[in-house]
Amino acid sequence: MKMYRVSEFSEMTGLSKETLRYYAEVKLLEPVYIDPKNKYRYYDNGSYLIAMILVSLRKFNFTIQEMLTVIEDESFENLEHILNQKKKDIQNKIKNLNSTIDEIDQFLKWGKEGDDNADMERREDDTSKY
Amino acid sequence: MKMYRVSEFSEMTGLSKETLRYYAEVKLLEPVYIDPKNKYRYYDNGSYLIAMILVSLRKFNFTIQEMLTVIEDESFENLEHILNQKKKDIQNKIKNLNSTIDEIDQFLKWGKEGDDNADMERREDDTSKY
DNA sequence: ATTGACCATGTGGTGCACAACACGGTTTAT
DNA sequence: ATAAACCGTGTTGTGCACCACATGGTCAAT
Repeated sequence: MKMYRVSEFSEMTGLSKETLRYYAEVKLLEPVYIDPKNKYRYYDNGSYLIAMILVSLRKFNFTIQEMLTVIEDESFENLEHILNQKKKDIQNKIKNLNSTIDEIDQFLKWGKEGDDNADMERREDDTSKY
Repeated sequence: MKMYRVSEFSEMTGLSKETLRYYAEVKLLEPVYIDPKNKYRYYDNGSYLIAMILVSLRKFNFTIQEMLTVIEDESFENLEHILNQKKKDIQNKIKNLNSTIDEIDQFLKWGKEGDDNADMERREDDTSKY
Protein backbone atom coordinates (compact mmCIF):
# COMPACT_ATOMS: atom_id res chain seq x y z
CA MET A 1 0.00 0.00 0.00
CA LYS A 2 1.27 3.39 -1.02
CA MET A 3 2.53 5.66 1.70
CA TYR A 4 2.69 9.41 1.66
CA ARG A 5 4.94 11.83 3.47
CA VAL A 6 3.51 14.99 4.95
CA SER A 7 4.17 17.30 2.01
CA GLU A 8 2.50 15.03 -0.48
CA PHE A 9 -0.33 14.21 1.87
CA SER A 10 -0.77 17.89 2.61
CA GLU A 11 -1.25 18.63 -1.08
CA MET A 12 -3.60 15.69 -1.51
CA THR A 13 -5.86 16.73 1.31
CA GLY A 14 -5.57 20.48 1.32
CA LEU A 15 -4.63 20.36 4.99
CA SER A 16 -1.44 22.26 5.80
CA LYS A 17 1.52 20.44 7.29
CA GLU A 18 1.00 22.30 10.53
CA THR A 19 -2.62 21.30 10.60
CA LEU A 20 -1.66 17.69 10.01
CA ARG A 21 0.86 17.88 12.78
CA TYR A 22 -1.75 19.42 15.04
CA TYR A 23 -4.33 16.80 14.15
CA ALA A 24 -1.81 14.11 15.02
CA GLU A 25 -1.09 15.82 18.31
CA VAL A 26 -4.73 15.88 19.32
CA LYS A 27 -5.20 12.31 18.11
CA LEU A 28 -7.56 13.33 15.38
CA LEU A 29 -5.55 11.85 12.52
CA GLU A 30 -2.33 10.05 13.37
CA PRO A 31 0.17 8.83 10.82
CA VAL A 32 -0.09 5.11 10.16
CA TYR A 33 3.65 4.67 10.40
CA ILE A 34 6.58 6.55 11.79
CA ASP A 35 10.08 5.65 10.66
CA PRO A 36 12.04 4.94 13.85
CA LYS A 37 15.27 6.34 12.42
CA ASN A 38 13.85 9.45 10.79
CA LYS A 39 10.74 10.01 12.78
CA TYR A 40 9.29 10.77 9.37
CA ARG A 41 5.54 10.37 9.50
CA TYR A 42 3.67 8.46 6.83
CA TYR A 43 0.03 8.45 5.82
CA ASP A 44 -1.83 5.99 3.59
CA ASN A 45 -5.10 5.78 1.68
CA GLY A 46 -7.03 5.05 4.85
CA SER A 47 -5.68 8.29 6.25
CA TYR A 48 -6.80 10.00 3.09
CA LEU A 49 -10.37 8.83 3.51
CA ILE A 50 -10.49 10.11 7.05
CA ALA A 51 -8.85 13.36 6.02
CA MET A 52 -11.58 13.89 3.45
CA ILE A 53 -14.21 13.46 6.12
CA LEU A 54 -12.39 15.90 8.37
CA VAL A 55 -12.25 18.45 5.58
CA SER A 56 -15.99 18.16 5.20
CA LEU A 57 -16.65 18.41 8.91
CA ARG A 58 -14.49 21.49 9.04
CA LYS A 59 -16.66 23.10 6.39
CA PHE A 60 -19.61 22.30 8.62
CA ASN A 61 -18.07 24.32 11.41
CA PHE A 62 -17.23 21.32 13.57
CA THR A 63 -14.85 22.02 16.40
CA ILE A 64 -11.91 19.72 16.99
CA GLN A 65 -13.74 18.18 19.92
CA GLU A 66 -16.76 17.42 17.78
CA MET A 67 -14.58 15.92 15.07
CA LEU A 68 -13.00 13.76 17.74
CA THR A 69 -16.34 12.33 18.78
CA VAL A 70 -16.98 11.49 15.14
CA ILE A 71 -13.63 9.84 14.59
CA GLU A 72 -13.55 7.95 17.86
CA ASP A 73 -16.70 6.21 16.72
CA GLU A 74 -14.82 4.21 14.12
CA SER A 75 -17.89 2.60 12.65
CA PHE A 76 -19.34 6.05 11.91
CA GLU A 77 -22.61 4.69 13.25
CA ASN A 78 -23.48 7.95 14.92
CA LEU A 79 -22.25 10.21 12.14
CA GLU A 80 -25.73 10.72 10.75
CA HIS A 81 -27.10 11.50 14.17
CA ILE A 82 -24.30 13.91 14.92
CA LEU A 83 -24.77 15.68 11.61
CA ASN A 84 -28.46 16.05 12.27
CA GLN A 85 -27.69 17.45 15.68
CA LYS A 86 -25.31 19.87 14.03
CA LYS A 87 -28.04 20.96 11.68
CA LYS A 88 -30.25 21.73 14.65
CA ASP A 89 -27.46 23.77 16.23
CA ILE A 90 -27.09 25.75 13.06
CA GLN A 91 -30.81 26.31 12.80
CA ASN A 92 -30.71 27.56 16.35
CA LYS A 93 -27.94 29.95 15.49
CA ILE A 94 -30.03 31.20 12.60
CA LYS A 95 -32.94 31.79 14.95
CA ASN A 96 -30.72 33.77 17.28
CA LEU A 97 -29.41 35.85 14.41
CA ASN A 98 -32.94 36.58 13.30
CA SER A 99 -33.77 37.67 16.85
CA THR A 100 -30.78 39.95 16.76
CA ILE A 101 -32.04 41.49 13.56
CA ASP A 102 -35.40 42.06 15.22
CA GLU A 103 -33.69 43.71 18.16
CA ILE A 104 -31.76 45.98 15.86
CA ASP A 105 -35.00 46.95 14.16
CA GLN A 106 -36.50 47.69 17.55
CA PHE A 107 -33.52 49.80 18.43
CA LEU A 108 -33.77 51.71 15.17
CA LYS A 109 -37.50 52.27 15.60
CA TRP A 110 -36.96 53.40 19.17
CA GLY A 111 -34.40 55.92 18.00
CA LYS A 112 -36.75 57.37 15.43
CA GLU A 113 -39.55 58.10 17.91
CA GLY A 114 -37.80 61.28 18.95
CA ASP A 115 -34.52 61.36 20.79
CA ASP A 116 -36.07 63.09 23.82
CA ASN A 117 -37.62 59.85 24.93
CA ALA A 118 -34.27 58.35 25.60
CA ASP A 119 -33.35 61.12 27.95
CA MET A 120 -36.67 60.94 29.73
CA GLU A 121 -36.48 57.24 30.28
CA ARG A 122 -33.02 57.53 31.61
CA ARG A 123 -34.12 60.10 34.12
CA GLU A 124 -36.97 57.88 35.24
CA ASP A 125 -34.52 55.13 35.85
CA ASP A 126 -32.33 57.46 37.87
CA THR A 127 -35.06 58.51 40.25
CA SER A 128 -36.56 55.08 40.71
CA LYS A 129 -33.35 53.19 41.24
CA TYR A 130 -30.70 55.61 42.39
CA MET B 1 -24.48 65.85 39.04
CA LYS B 2 -24.40 62.49 40.73
CA MET B 3 -21.24 60.46 40.38
CA TYR B 4 -20.89 56.72 40.63
CA ARG B 5 -17.96 54.56 41.61
CA VAL B 6 -17.22 51.40 39.67
CA SER B 7 -19.14 48.98 41.85
CA GLU B 8 -22.31 50.97 41.74
CA PHE B 9 -21.91 51.76 38.07
CA SER B 10 -21.22 48.12 37.38
CA GLU B 11 -24.51 47.13 38.98
CA MET B 12 -26.38 49.88 37.18
CA THR B 13 -25.14 48.88 33.76
CA GLY B 14 -24.64 45.16 34.07
CA LEU B 15 -21.07 45.56 32.89
CA SER B 16 -18.52 43.95 35.18
CA LYS B 17 -15.84 46.03 36.84
CA GLU B 18 -13.23 44.34 34.70
CA THR B 19 -15.20 45.10 31.57
CA LEU B 20 -15.49 48.75 32.62
CA ARG B 21 -11.80 48.86 33.23
CA TYR B 22 -11.19 47.30 29.85
CA TYR B 23 -13.54 49.70 28.10
CA ALA B 24 -11.67 52.58 29.71
CA GLU B 25 -8.39 51.13 28.56
CA VAL B 26 -9.51 50.92 24.94
CA LYS B 27 -11.10 54.38 25.15
CA LEU B 28 -14.55 53.04 24.66
CA LEU B 29 -15.99 54.44 27.86
CA GLU B 30 -13.71 56.46 30.08
CA PRO B 31 -14.59 57.69 33.54
CA VAL B 32 -15.61 61.35 33.61
CA TYR B 33 -13.43 62.02 36.62
CA ILE B 34 -10.53 60.41 38.37
CA ASP B 35 -9.66 61.46 41.89
CA PRO B 36 -6.00 62.47 41.77
CA LYS B 37 -5.34 61.20 45.30
CA ASN B 38 -7.19 57.92 45.05
CA LYS B 39 -7.18 57.29 41.40
CA TYR B 40 -10.74 56.23 42.04
CA ARG B 41 -12.69 56.40 38.83
CA TYR B 42 -16.09 58.04 38.65
CA TYR B 43 -18.90 57.76 36.13
CA ASP B 44 -21.97 59.95 35.71
CA ASN B 45 -25.35 59.86 33.98
CA GLY B 46 -23.79 60.64 30.64
CA SER B 47 -21.61 57.59 31.08
CA TYR B 48 -24.72 55.63 31.87
CA LEU B 49 -26.40 56.60 28.63
CA ILE B 50 -23.37 55.54 26.64
CA ALA B 51 -23.08 52.34 28.63
CA MET B 52 -26.65 51.48 27.74
CA ILE B 53 -25.87 51.92 24.08
CA LEU B 54 -22.80 49.74 24.41
CA VAL B 55 -24.84 47.03 26.11
CA SER B 56 -27.19 47.07 23.15
CA LEU B 57 -24.44 47.02 20.60
CA ARG B 58 -22.88 44.09 22.40
CA LYS B 59 -26.14 42.18 22.05
CA PHE B 60 -25.93 42.93 18.35
CA ASN B 61 -22.57 41.19 18.18
CA PHE B 62 -20.58 44.35 17.64
CA THR B 63 -16.87 44.01 18.12
CA ILE B 64 -14.98 46.52 20.22
CA GLN B 65 -13.65 48.12 17.06
CA GLU B 66 -17.14 48.54 15.68
CA MET B 67 -18.36 50.00 18.95
CA LEU B 68 -15.46 52.43 18.79
CA THR B 69 -16.51 53.69 15.41
CA VAL B 70 -19.99 54.26 16.80
CA ILE B 71 -18.80 56.08 19.89
CA GLU B 72 -16.18 58.16 18.14
CA ASP B 73 -18.95 59.59 16.04
CA GLU B 74 -20.32 61.58 18.97
CA SER B 75 -23.33 62.87 17.12
CA PHE B 76 -24.42 59.32 16.36
CA GLU B 77 -25.14 60.51 12.85
CA ASN B 78 -23.92 57.29 11.31
CA LEU B 79 -25.40 54.95 13.88
CA GLU B 80 -28.38 54.14 11.71
CA HIS B 81 -26.18 53.44 8.74
CA ILE B 82 -23.85 51.26 10.79
CA LEU B 83 -26.74 49.30 12.22
CA ASN B 84 -28.14 48.70 8.76
CA GLN B 85 -24.74 47.53 7.62
CA LYS B 86 -24.65 45.21 10.60
CA LYS B 87 -28.01 43.81 9.61
CA LYS B 88 -26.63 43.01 6.18
CA ASP B 89 -23.67 41.25 7.75
CA ILE B 90 -25.98 39.15 9.85
CA GLN B 91 -28.14 38.30 6.88
CA ASN B 92 -25.00 37.22 5.09
CA LYS B 93 -24.07 35.00 7.98
CA ILE B 94 -27.52 33.47 7.82
CA LYS B 95 -27.06 32.76 4.13
CA ASN B 96 -23.78 31.05 4.83
CA LEU B 97 -25.31 28.96 7.57
CA ASN B 98 -28.09 27.92 5.22
CA SER B 99 -25.49 26.91 2.66
CA THR B 100 -23.78 24.85 5.32
CA ILE B 101 -27.05 23.08 6.06
CA ASP B 102 -27.39 22.32 2.37
CA GLU B 103 -23.90 20.90 2.28
CA ILE B 104 -24.63 18.71 5.27
CA ASP B 105 -27.73 17.44 3.51
CA GLN B 106 -25.62 16.70 0.44
CA PHE B 107 -23.15 14.84 2.58
CA LEU B 108 -25.90 12.81 4.21
CA LYS B 109 -27.49 11.97 0.88
CA TRP B 110 -24.12 11.01 -0.57
CA GLY B 111 -23.54 8.69 2.37
CA LYS B 112 -26.86 6.95 1.87
CA GLU B 113 -26.23 6.03 -1.76
CA GLY B 114 -24.18 3.06 -0.67
CA ASP B 115 -20.86 3.38 1.10
CA ASP B 116 -19.01 1.61 -1.73
CA ASN B 117 -19.14 4.74 -3.85
CA ALA B 118 -16.91 6.56 -1.47
CA ASP B 119 -14.24 3.93 -1.80
CA MET B 120 -14.52 3.85 -5.60
CA GLU B 121 -14.22 7.60 -5.94
CA ARG B 122 -11.23 7.64 -3.72
CA ARG B 123 -9.51 5.02 -5.83
CA GLU B 124 -10.25 7.03 -8.97
CA ASP B 125 -8.60 10.00 -7.38
CA ASP B 126 -5.62 7.92 -6.47
CA THR B 127 -4.96 6.65 -9.97
CA SER B 128 -5.58 9.95 -11.69
CA LYS B 129 -3.47 12.10 -9.42
CA TYR B 130 -0.92 9.93 -7.70
C1' DA C 1 -8.44 51.99 66.12
C1' DT C 2 -9.88 48.15 63.92
C1' DT C 3 -12.54 45.67 60.75
C1' DG C 4 -14.60 44.94 56.46
C1' DA C 5 -15.71 46.67 52.15
C1' DC C 6 -14.01 49.10 48.58
C1' DC C 7 -10.39 50.74 45.11
C1' DA C 8 -6.13 50.63 41.71
C1' DT C 9 -2.37 48.43 39.13
C1' DG C 10 -0.01 44.78 37.00
C1' DT C 11 0.36 40.36 35.34
C1' DG C 12 -1.12 36.11 33.63
C1' DG C 13 -4.73 33.14 31.85
C1' DT C 14 -8.75 31.64 28.90
C1' DG C 15 -10.40 29.02 24.31
C1' DC C 16 -9.83 27.84 19.57
C1' DA C 17 -7.17 26.18 15.69
C1' DC C 18 -3.73 26.53 13.97
C1' DA C 19 0.69 29.74 11.84
C1' DA C 20 5.35 31.01 12.14
C1' DC C 21 9.59 30.70 13.39
C1' DA C 22 14.42 28.64 14.66
C1' DC C 23 17.46 24.85 14.77
C1' DG C 24 19.32 20.83 13.21
C1' DG C 25 19.13 16.31 10.93
C1' DT C 26 17.97 13.66 6.32
C1' DT C 27 17.09 12.62 1.64
C1' DT C 28 17.30 13.32 -3.19
C1' DA C 29 19.16 14.88 -7.37
C1' DT C 30 22.95 16.34 -9.85
C1' DA D 1 30.20 15.50 -2.92
C1' DT D 2 27.40 19.10 -2.56
C1' DA D 3 23.30 21.74 -2.66
C1' DA D 4 18.37 21.92 -2.60
C1' DA D 5 14.52 20.19 -0.72
C1' DC D 6 12.57 17.89 2.78
C1' DC D 7 11.73 16.31 7.68
C1' DG D 8 11.33 16.58 12.93
C1' DT D 9 10.90 19.01 17.58
C1' DG D 10 10.13 22.84 20.46
C1' DT D 11 8.57 27.29 21.30
C1' DT D 12 6.12 31.37 20.70
C1' DG D 13 2.45 34.05 18.62
C1' DT D 14 -2.28 35.11 16.81
C1' DG D 15 -7.14 37.57 17.78
C1' DC D 16 -10.88 38.61 20.68
C1' DA D 17 -12.95 40.23 24.96
C1' DC D 18 -12.51 39.92 28.73
C1' DC D 19 -11.64 37.08 33.78
C1' DA D 20 -8.91 36.08 37.76
C1' DC D 21 -5.63 36.73 40.78
C1' DA D 22 -2.08 39.02 43.99
C1' DT D 23 -0.60 43.00 46.11
C1' DG D 24 -1.22 47.03 48.41
C1' DG D 25 -3.62 51.33 49.32
C1' DT D 26 -8.21 53.58 50.98
C1' DC D 27 -12.77 54.47 52.87
C1' DA D 28 -16.83 53.91 56.01
C1' DA D 29 -18.74 52.45 60.07
C1' DT D 30 -18.32 51.07 64.69
